[in-house]
Amino acid sequence: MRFSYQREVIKNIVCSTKSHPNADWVFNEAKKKIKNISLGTVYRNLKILESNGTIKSFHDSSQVRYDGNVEDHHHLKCIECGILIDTDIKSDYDREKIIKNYEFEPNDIEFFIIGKCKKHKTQTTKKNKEL
Amino acid sequence: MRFSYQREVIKNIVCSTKSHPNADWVFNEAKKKIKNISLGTVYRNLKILESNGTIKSFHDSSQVRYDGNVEDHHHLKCIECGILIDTDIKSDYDREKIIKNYEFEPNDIEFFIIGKCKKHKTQTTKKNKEL
DNA sequence: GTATATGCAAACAATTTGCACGCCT
DNA sequence: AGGCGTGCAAATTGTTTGCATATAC
Repeated sequence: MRFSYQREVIKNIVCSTKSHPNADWVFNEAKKKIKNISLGTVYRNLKILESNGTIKSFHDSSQVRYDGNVEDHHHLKCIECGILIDTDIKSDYDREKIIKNYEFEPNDIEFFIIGKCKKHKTQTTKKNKEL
Repeated sequence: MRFSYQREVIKNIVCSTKSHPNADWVFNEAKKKIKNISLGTVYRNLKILESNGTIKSFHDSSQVRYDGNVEDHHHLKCIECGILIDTDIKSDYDREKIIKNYEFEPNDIEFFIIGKCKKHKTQTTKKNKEL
């Protein structure tokens, strides 16, 4: 694989944010460093970096989102604002049961906890308690 | 909500398959019953049925897939063929920790076990053992 | 020098939407 | 009768790709 400054910039952008950006956001950030970078280049390099194992991706609300954190971790997703929050929560499942009952070879898991974030959760303030 | 034959047909299609179909598949099935049904109608009704709670949806490889099984259940996803298999596997996570550490109000979870299905998993036949 | 990576724009795929008409209630 | 639901087609959005040029090695 040949060196490319564009790819280097894209990698640094994805790996230095926890915002789980989509290609367009990465493109806009990249333009700040490389004025004439093209969206196609961003898409191409995100794919390369993913197949590299440098970054990860997942589908969310009709877009692909990228994650520079390739450590095993899961996400909280707010149904109100869509924010994705990294967690160190571990999830347990019965691996042996899957192998045995479904003849399936598990490699990885994708785990999202859907709900409401700090800002959007139902408040349990005095005000509500009074209701 | 007014009755609509189209919606009825669409609901029955989604609720009587375990294939986790996308809109286009549903559209093609629906055409067998209603020759001139339109794709827009299918999309509109899938959304309505989802907001109803009649069906569920999730994003998978740049498409929305629908699931007539609204019971709490999780999926195995084969990286080779993309098949999605329903399971009754329960996953455990520390709900209290999420509420406390992240001030998050969890409602639902989305859980996919990624790996290789029966057909595509690494074989452990005599042949391989001999290698 | 050669082949890979890029910029650009056109092509694609999935989904949404505006509008006039039809059908439930 | 009134308004929600439909069919149709055009519009949008996210992503991919072909091609000529630029650049890493």
